[in-house]
Amino acid sequence: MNVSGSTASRALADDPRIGAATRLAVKAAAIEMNYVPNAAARSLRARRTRALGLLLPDLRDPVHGQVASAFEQEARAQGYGVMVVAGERDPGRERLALRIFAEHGTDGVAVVSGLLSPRELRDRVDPDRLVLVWPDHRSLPRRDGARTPGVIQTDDASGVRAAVEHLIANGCRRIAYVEGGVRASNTIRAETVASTLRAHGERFPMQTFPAPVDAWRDPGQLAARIAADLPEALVCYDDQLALGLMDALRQHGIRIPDDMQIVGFDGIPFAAIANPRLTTVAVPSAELGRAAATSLIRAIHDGALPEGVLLPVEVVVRQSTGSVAALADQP
Amino acid sequence: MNVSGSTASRALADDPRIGAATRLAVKAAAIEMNYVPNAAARSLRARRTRALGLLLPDLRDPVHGQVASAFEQEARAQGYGVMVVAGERDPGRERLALRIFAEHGTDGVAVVSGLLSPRELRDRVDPDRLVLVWPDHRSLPRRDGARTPGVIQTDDASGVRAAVEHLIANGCRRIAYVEGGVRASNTIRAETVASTLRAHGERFPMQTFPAPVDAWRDPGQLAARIAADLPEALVCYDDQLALGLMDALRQHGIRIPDDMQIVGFDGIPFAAIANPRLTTVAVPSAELGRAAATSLIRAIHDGALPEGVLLPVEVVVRQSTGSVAALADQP
DNA sequence: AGGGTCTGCGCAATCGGTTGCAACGGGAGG
DNA sequence: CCTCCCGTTGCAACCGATTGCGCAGACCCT
Repeated sequence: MNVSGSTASRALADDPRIGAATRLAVKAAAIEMNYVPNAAARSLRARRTRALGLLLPDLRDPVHGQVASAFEQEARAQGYGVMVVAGERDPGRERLALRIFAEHGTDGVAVVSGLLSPRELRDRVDPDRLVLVWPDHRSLPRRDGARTPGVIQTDDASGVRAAVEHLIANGCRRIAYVEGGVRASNTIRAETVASTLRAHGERFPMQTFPAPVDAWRDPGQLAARIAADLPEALVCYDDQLALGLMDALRQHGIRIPDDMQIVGFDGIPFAAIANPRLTTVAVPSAELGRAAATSLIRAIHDGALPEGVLLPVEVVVRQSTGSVAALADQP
Repeated sequence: MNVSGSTASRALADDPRIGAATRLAVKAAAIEMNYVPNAAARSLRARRTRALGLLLPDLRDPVHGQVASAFEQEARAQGYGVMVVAGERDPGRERLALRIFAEHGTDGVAVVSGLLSPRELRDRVDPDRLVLVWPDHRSLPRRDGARTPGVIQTDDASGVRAAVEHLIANGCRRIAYVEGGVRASNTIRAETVASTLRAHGERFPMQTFPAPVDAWRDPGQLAARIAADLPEALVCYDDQLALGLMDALRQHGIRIPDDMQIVGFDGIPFAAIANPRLTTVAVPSAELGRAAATSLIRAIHDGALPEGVLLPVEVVVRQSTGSVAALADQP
């Protein structure tokens, strides 16, 4: 069976101009000889690669792992491959990542928790094929739940507000916010803690603990400062920090929640099995990744960015903000 | 400045045949016009893409996240992009992943904890451009530390043996192994627990708890069986399972390590800050990813697989296998 | 001044799949 | 019997970067 390249190409693409007999013969031969089309040639002609670029800070981080996992799964389901680059919270590496994507000709790019300004991003990649996932709020034009096209966000403010109000209802007065460090800051969370406390009157002083750069790996120093000050409750930048602090504060003889209540952020799986179990503002991280892939692929097909997405968050109350006695036997 | 395409190409590649003036002019123009070479065209001509395929079970798993992170970092440092696909512990998806890699023309493929047999793998991808990372031992031809070319392993047996001997030294007699489930089994770990106990005589009976498929998400059922039997020590398939069991066993009033000692496997970061802190057989997961990328790239350049790699593991003793009183104030 | 050498650059082919257009063969209608 | 038409298939151009080969011009030597 000898057919020309064009006939083979059309037969494999189910072109109706090709006769059924020829089509079947070509397909059989393709399977027989283990034929795999050359993506480079196809991309060159079609001017698209069916590959997406995913830029995120760190693959080791449970939350970003979730996001990446869901993004890859959704992209794969829609026929796209995913090229992943970790930016490592370094603007230089993020620029390099965008260059890698450009050179590999990805059809679109998703940037998760990026450090580059939207201005710079839009200079380096086609803005109509770029979605921003979980950007720091200060980099966005509008605020307060406004949906910018091509931006996937979570409603952090509502979650933090609810968490703080939960602590107030628990009887806490001196509530402190623990920052995540320079490269992993989120101004909206700190601001929301402050504004919520203000809204409840001057009986609730706000305090902030700035985290040293390596607070995750070694929360000891931070815990010492907190133990010395001894606030009644801690709202932490994220769960990893909260869990690390719980462990470090235990060294100082501080019992949680009896001596101090703690709230985390993200809702990572380990928060649910920590001892005590960690109350947290749970973010739908898988949804975040899925929505990013969906939006990006739609943008590629339509040539324009779809509506922004604002995902709800949920306060999950656990032992770290409740009486241990009351909650001990609760699953 | 008008030059032909060939001159531009050579100028950008620093070809000595191009005059300095022309070279500089071309480079300036390239920057000026924001030129990015088309990867598809380049790949088509060069017959390589400078992209690697990474197939792993799950991006959400902390260990595989570590591996992926290190793999991506090393690959990026050597000028390669990484296309990631999660196989989700499903042979069908693993086959799909290999097809995706083939269609995108990756220069090489790394398979982490894959389910497909080496036979099938070598049928689907060029065996000289394939490295196996952390394969189940039963799928490998030789055993006991033998290094198969293109295979990156860890010395699990030594680590498990040391962990069991540590438990024996702690005075434990009834030591049980908790499996990881069908899709995440590792025969060598169970076998090593058994053989180590046998080596210490009949005073040490071996027991095995098979894990239900969703032991990670809901270890309650498993914990109930363990609580009923009450062995003196548990060697768990991995840290996630161990941490989940610690939490579930607490519900049964079992104190760790006083009533039962626990050892995990992997050395994930949360093992170090759990309460009690988890003793574990720590695996150099970042090394695993780095070695995989290095081996794969060397294979691509040399056209043949480099020596296999056998990485050492380390038993990290923490509170879950020691007296809490003795260790409470130790950082 | 003519032949030879060397430097610097362009022409054209190449990679493999896709696609507009033309061609080819056979059957039906005139 | 000839022509027209339709259903199929092939030809050739194209996508963009790379590269072997050849050519033009400058320069040197005799």
